[in-house]
Amino acid sequence: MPTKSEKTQRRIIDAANQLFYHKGYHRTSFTDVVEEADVPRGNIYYYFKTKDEMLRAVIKQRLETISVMLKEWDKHYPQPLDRLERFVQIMYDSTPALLHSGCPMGSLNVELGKDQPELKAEAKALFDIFHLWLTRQFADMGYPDEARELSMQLLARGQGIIVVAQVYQDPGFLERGTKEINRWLEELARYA
Amino acid sequence: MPTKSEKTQRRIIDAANQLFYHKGYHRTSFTDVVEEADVPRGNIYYYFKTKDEMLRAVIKQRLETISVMLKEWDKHYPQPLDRLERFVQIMYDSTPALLHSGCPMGSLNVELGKDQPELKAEAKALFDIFHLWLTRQFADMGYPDEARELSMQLLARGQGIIVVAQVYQDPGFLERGTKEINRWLEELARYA
DNA sequence: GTCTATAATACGATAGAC
DNA sequence: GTCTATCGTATTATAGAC
Repeated sequence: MPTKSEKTQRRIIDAANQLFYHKGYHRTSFTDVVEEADVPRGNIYYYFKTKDEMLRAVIKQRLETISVMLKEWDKHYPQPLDRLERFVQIMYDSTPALLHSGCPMGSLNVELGKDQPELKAEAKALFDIFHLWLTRQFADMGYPDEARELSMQLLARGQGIIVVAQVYQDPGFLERGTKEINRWLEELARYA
Repeated sequence: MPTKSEKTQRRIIDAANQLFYHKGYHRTSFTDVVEEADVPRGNIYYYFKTKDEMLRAVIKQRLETISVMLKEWDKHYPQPLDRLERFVQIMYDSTPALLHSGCPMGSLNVELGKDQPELKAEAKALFDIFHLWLTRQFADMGYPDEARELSMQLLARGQGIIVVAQVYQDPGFLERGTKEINRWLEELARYA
């Protein structure tokens, strides 16, 4: 059973996670977080000494969530193609959030990539966990040598579609984009 | 001949333009701008009442620069395919900057798209000017009906490649990506 | 028009009572 | 472990001298 302290910490991380996604890391203040998490003002420093540390905790939590999700997919879908299409599916399922706030891992990396190498290196782990998993799927599909490149291409396609769909507030472009990706994946699977 | 005031204003816009690109809009302070532009502290308020106003001036200047560039391309390249490939070429030519700070228009839209609809609408104009021009090229190439969609696909491809290349600090991915786009464009031109 | 001094606020962070 | 009070700094922005 979680202690009160653990529950409070969890509430802070959840609040920060949402705010970092919907407002961006830099535009989110400690005040925003404590208000959202309903924690007394200076109390937050008991849990996180700095804002950077809070970001690390948020990224760690996201990584754990993603890790669990990928293991679920591995269990439910035996075929690489089905797994890859399941990955594409979350893009389509997340349409409203993506149109509002962009890709959680993409926008964070774009924000921190500008001039904060240390924090960017942390955020990169969000790409790494998908990249590693996608690479394995392409390898299992019959492309062991091209797997890493194909994984990066899939990530790039997703990122690009999300950015343009957000700029033009166009859910249709996101839908057509994901369908086009699926056609590409099916073709790859067929000629493997 | 430009007055001293006009030259100062230009210097402020240039400095803000660079800083917004390399640090991001929110992480750039007025102090950063006045130091970079070598303008006395509070003096900046004579030129720009608010930071938003400064951003609008930066975007306006970028739009004018892009407009001139596109007209140059129209003059130098009579064929739509050559024009489209020239567009792709600036991506490749900008490799070092893109790896450091991402796409100037993409990252700005991602940053402002989170929760600032008014400013995001301003930044969207940077996409619009390219989108309009690209659409015309695809139409002239022989795809009047699909032109808008093809333009968005080209923009999305570029954005995705830049994001992933920046995350992985991989100039090779950017190079291979632009070559792949050119193959796609040449195929489109061939079967038009 | 140009610049200095400074206000007013919000920020991340600390000290210390309970 | 929890919370209040507050610090020092950096922020956007203003007032007013030159």
